[in-house]
Amino acid sequence: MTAARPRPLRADAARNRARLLDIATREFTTRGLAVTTEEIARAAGVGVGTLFRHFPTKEALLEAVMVCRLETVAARTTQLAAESGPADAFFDCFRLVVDQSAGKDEFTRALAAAGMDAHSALRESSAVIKERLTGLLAGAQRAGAVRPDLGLPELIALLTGTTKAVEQLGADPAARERIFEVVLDGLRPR
Amino acid sequence: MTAARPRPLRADAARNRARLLDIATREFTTRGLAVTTEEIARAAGVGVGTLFRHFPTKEALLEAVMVCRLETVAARTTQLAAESGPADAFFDCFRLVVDQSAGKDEFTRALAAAGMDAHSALRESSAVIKERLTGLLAGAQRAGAVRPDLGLPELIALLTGTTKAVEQLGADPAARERIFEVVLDGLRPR
Amino acid sequence: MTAARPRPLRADAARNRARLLDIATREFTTRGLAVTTEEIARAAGVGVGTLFRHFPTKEALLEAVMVCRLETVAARTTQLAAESGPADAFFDCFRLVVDQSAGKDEFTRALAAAGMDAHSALRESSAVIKERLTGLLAGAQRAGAVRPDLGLPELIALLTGTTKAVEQLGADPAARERIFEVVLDGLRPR
Amino acid sequence: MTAARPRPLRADAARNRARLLDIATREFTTRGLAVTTEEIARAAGVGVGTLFRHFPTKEALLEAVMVCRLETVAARTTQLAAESGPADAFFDCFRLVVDQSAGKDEFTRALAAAGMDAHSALRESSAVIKERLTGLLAGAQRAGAVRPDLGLPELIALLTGTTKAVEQLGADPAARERIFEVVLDGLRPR
DNA sequence: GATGAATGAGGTTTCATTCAT
DNA sequence: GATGAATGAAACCTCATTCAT
Repeated sequence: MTAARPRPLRADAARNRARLLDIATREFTTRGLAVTTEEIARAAGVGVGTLFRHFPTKEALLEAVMVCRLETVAARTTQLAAESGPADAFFDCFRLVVDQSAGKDEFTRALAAAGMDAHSALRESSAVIKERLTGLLAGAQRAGAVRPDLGLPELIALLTGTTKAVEQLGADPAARERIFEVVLDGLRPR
Repeated sequence: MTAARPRPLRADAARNRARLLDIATREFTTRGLAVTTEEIARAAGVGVGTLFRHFPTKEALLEAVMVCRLETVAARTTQLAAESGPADAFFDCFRLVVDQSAGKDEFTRALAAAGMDAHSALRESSAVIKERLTGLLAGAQRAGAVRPDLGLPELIALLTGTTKAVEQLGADPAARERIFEVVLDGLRPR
Repeated sequence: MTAARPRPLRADAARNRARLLDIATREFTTRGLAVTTEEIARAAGVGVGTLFRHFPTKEALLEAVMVCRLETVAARTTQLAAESGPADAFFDCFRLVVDQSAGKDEFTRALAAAGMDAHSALRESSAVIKERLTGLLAGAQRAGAVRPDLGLPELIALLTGTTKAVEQLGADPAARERIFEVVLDGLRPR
Repeated sequence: MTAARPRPLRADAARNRARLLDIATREFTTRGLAVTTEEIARAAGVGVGTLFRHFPTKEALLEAVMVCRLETVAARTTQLAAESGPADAFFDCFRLVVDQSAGKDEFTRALAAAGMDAHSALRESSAVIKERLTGLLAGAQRAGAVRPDLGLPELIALLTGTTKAVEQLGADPAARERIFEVVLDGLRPR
């Protein structure tokens, strides 16, 4: 009658799960949602059956990938906030979120189509990030590094938009850098 | 002097084609590339066969949708370029493209496709837009209104990204204006 | 209440019908049953609608093609029987039938699959041919030009088999001639 | 020294593969190439997916059927060639091939394909048969038992044609024997 | 637990046939 | 009568998911 608690996995099972998550992240982001479960399993060096034992659904795998990425971002965000001054922390965090968000757009739509606005696990992780972003934004604004009239919604929209811009630009690092310069410059007070 | 017209096309056939293009635009836009041809046909009130008579492939339909959009933007862009001074023309055009694209997620893909290599039919339409944008960008840069190191690919990426940002923000006009301020500000030389 | 009697067609309609039959014969024999009705119509220079006005069904068209060919064979057979001596008439007829039978195999199966052993119109034409063959065979045997133990069924089987052999040989006329030599030689009394 | 074995294949999978090949042979043979993959799968008692797992394409299935047949004939041909003198070996082999093929219309297509250019997998099997037949034919011609002007293509065509003739004749053994007499007689030098 | 063969609903595309123009 | 656009059943093939080994 206790709440479902994930059993501690056997060592090899845990290794498989981690590996699947890793490979799935790579495949989803580089090749889109069209990758088949079979391909992901093969790339991870396991059978499809194993994939489905760990993630009951392709959608569940996708969700796990997103949660994992959000958690990483959340952790690094927290870390960044602690390590640098308010301005640097904010701008570094902006870049970090953009870099970690490739493909998120498509993923979100897929999850939405599957029926929920956002799964509970996703909610939790993104709530942490939002909280962190709120703090960083306020700090940077107090430090005079960011225009004071900008709210969290606009910040998130700008993060999403910048991600989109960077995504479609492809692999030219100089051009990519110029995108960041434009947006980060625009964020500063006039 | 008239454009090459592949065939005269009967009145009802033309109506069906237009309707299919309309519906396909809406469906692709709101539900992504996963919509089935059957659904598009049903929504347009025709049989699948009719869809495939007009567009021999699902991909061809998508392409037609994108071309159609690009042509609209191309026309309005040309108009704007003729009406104002270089700086105003550039900034007005930036807003125009974003406004025309807002609420139409899939259109950003079209813009994205215009930035990458694309199908031959797309080439033509996107070439017109690129030409126009190139001219506007160069004019604005000559006038000292835009940072000189910005290239066309970055401009397109920023248009796409800003569209995305505005789109996700919803209906708050003040917040929306702040997004524009950030990006347009960032575009100015430091 | 009179039996259905094909009305005399208007001049252009008759021309269309004849042309369709011609083209269909060529297309079916050179490209198999997979040719589409659309292609046949286009090759004949008419719309599909016209094809279906003349032949209510693809199968009906196929049947008409076969009847037409059988009638030609029947006519030429009759002619041959009247013009030459018994031996020549028989051997010439053998070649004639083989030459006119390309693709018949596949056609017959298609008609069979469509539900009848052989349509009445086909029955009639092939009955005429059989009758003619019976006469020619008997004549040639009386003249000592063909082994006397051969019956009509074997003759027909040999015609079918030789057709098959010639068909698969392709376009080498010398090899084709050798096939005929083998079979016709084998038909002579030892 | 064992032949290249692509994969060991589980017991039940092998059974399914064999069963599919069997059923497909029967269906193609009796009903032509028009049978649907769905029907073949149903007749074999498996889902379509299974069919396509074993044979990635309908065409691949047909090819496998033909290869299978050709291999059987190749084996028996080799055996016969080793057992008798040149003339007997040749004529026995002719009868053997025809007997093995009788009642199996689609097999004649395989032989036909062997005479024409075919897919790579077919090449191998048909190469063995061709080699064997070439040897038998040359031997019989050297021994003066077969007309010297006959080439391999004509021989194959005659095998195909004789198969067809015998097949269409039905079950009268005397008539069948007469077909053989005609063809084999015709093969002897004049 | 792991594997990969089996499943079958569902997707794209073709084509014989109908019917408005 | 002629035309060709429209129709939709049906074909081939894919892939998320299940289950025997």
